[in-house]
Amino acid sequence: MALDIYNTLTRRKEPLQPIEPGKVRMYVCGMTVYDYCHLGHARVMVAFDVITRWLRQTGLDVTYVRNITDIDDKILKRADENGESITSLTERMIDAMHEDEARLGVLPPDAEPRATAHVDDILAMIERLIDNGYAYAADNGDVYYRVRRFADYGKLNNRNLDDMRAGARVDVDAHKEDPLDFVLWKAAKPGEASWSSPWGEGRPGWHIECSAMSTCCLGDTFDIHGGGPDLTFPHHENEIAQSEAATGKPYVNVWMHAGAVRVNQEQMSKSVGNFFTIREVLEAHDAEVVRFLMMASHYRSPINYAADSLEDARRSLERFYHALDGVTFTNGEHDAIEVDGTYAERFAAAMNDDFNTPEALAVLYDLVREINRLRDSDGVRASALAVELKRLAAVLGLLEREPAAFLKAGADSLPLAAAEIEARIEARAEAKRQRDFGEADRIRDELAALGIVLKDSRDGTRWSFEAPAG
RNA sequence: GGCUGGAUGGCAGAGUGGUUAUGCAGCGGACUGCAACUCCGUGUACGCCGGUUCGAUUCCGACUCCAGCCUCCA
Repeated sequence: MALDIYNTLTRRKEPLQPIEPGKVRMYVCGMTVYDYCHLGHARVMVAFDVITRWLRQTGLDVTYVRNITDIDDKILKRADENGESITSLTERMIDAMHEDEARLGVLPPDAEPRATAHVDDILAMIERLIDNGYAYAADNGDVYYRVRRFADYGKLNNRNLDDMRAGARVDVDAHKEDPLDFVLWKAAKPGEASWSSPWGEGRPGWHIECSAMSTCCLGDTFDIHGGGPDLTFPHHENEIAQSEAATGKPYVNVWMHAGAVRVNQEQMSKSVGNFFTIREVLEAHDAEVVRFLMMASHYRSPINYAADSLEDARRSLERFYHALDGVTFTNGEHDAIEVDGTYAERFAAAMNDDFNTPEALAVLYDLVREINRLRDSDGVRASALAVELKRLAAVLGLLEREPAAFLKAGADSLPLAAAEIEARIEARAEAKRQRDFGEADRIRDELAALGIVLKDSRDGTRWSFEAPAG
């Protein structure tokens, strides 16, 4: 079954054709570590996590590289404001990022190259560009890329240089030959962090590090390059210009871009200042719910961040876990039960169609209904279906906890211990046996006021915790 | 102004040249002491105007509106 991926470069879906059969080399632009990650970063991390998981699921050997930008103007500025060293700031933010992604169930990439560890590679690439005539050192110590020299410039974004010039919002810099030329190497001001280079003390420009690190880790040409929606221009366009001019080979076969996260229909971004950090969202919401929310839309579609959508996602997950909670997993007897293969087939077809997670989730909902339908009449078969549900959901990084861990999450903050809750439930059962329904309802209401929701079933009463709305 | 996307039922969100997406909410029913959970049934929605077609929400063109990029941003 072919795996189709939407390629930003060609603006259509194409079957994935790995350069080396059976292997996929993928690079994703990661974080500039001067602040905590926000939901936009989360979207990219989760999207490419699912992409990686699915590629591996289909048997491909994936090498996933996601860089860390740990030297940059914003980092210098923030470190200065904080009165801390650059490495103190970047190490703190890198640790925080790793914490955030772990909580979201994002598996670590295979390599996380840092710009500061690849300055030699960056310098080598700049020298090559100068030798090839694609770059020049200016008299202020900066080195610039000569955009007009690269005939394909604009191919990723379908732009031509003259239109862009007409757009006119480009800074005029007397040191540049052309206003659209961009910096490869930035001369350091006195006292700034810097590295020595043939053009004097300085630091890498933003775009060159990704060209250097991706080439270094994955080769001159690799399969997939991904990133956030706002990186197509200029960042990725410039990467293509740098790498292809330096190596003389095609840089990347497939370009993938995640959709934006919006707030009130406006893109969430650091420059607008309307962003939510992952950690602040996770203070109020379960991490798996946030992950589910991202899965409920296609990775290229914009998603609107709102309290309501998180609440919807929470309810959906609750339904999933509730289905799993109702079945017993008895020592493997369900293994003998054959599960209708169409679930897995439909799931695979959805994922092979440009990682269509909403469609894949629809298959999981079908499994849930079937489990609930059979739970009382054919527990063994329901168990087998539940195993299938867990297996498929695991590819999305979902439903990997014990149902109770999700359904009762947060209950430990209650003034009531679990044993006391069970005692109240038993008291209610006794009242019901006495047909004292007033007392039974009183107990139920009392627990409900705390957020404890009772669910009666043939074989007893289960409960789950829902933090009172607010 | 240039370049990308998008406009689907009350909401969220897939998809398709003619046949049920899915979830939530609503309505009817089953279950229940009553509920919750769950199950069954129920909604012909595809921005607007033309065109192609036996037939278009799905293809083509114009239009309107929305978002993004063109400046650091995932």
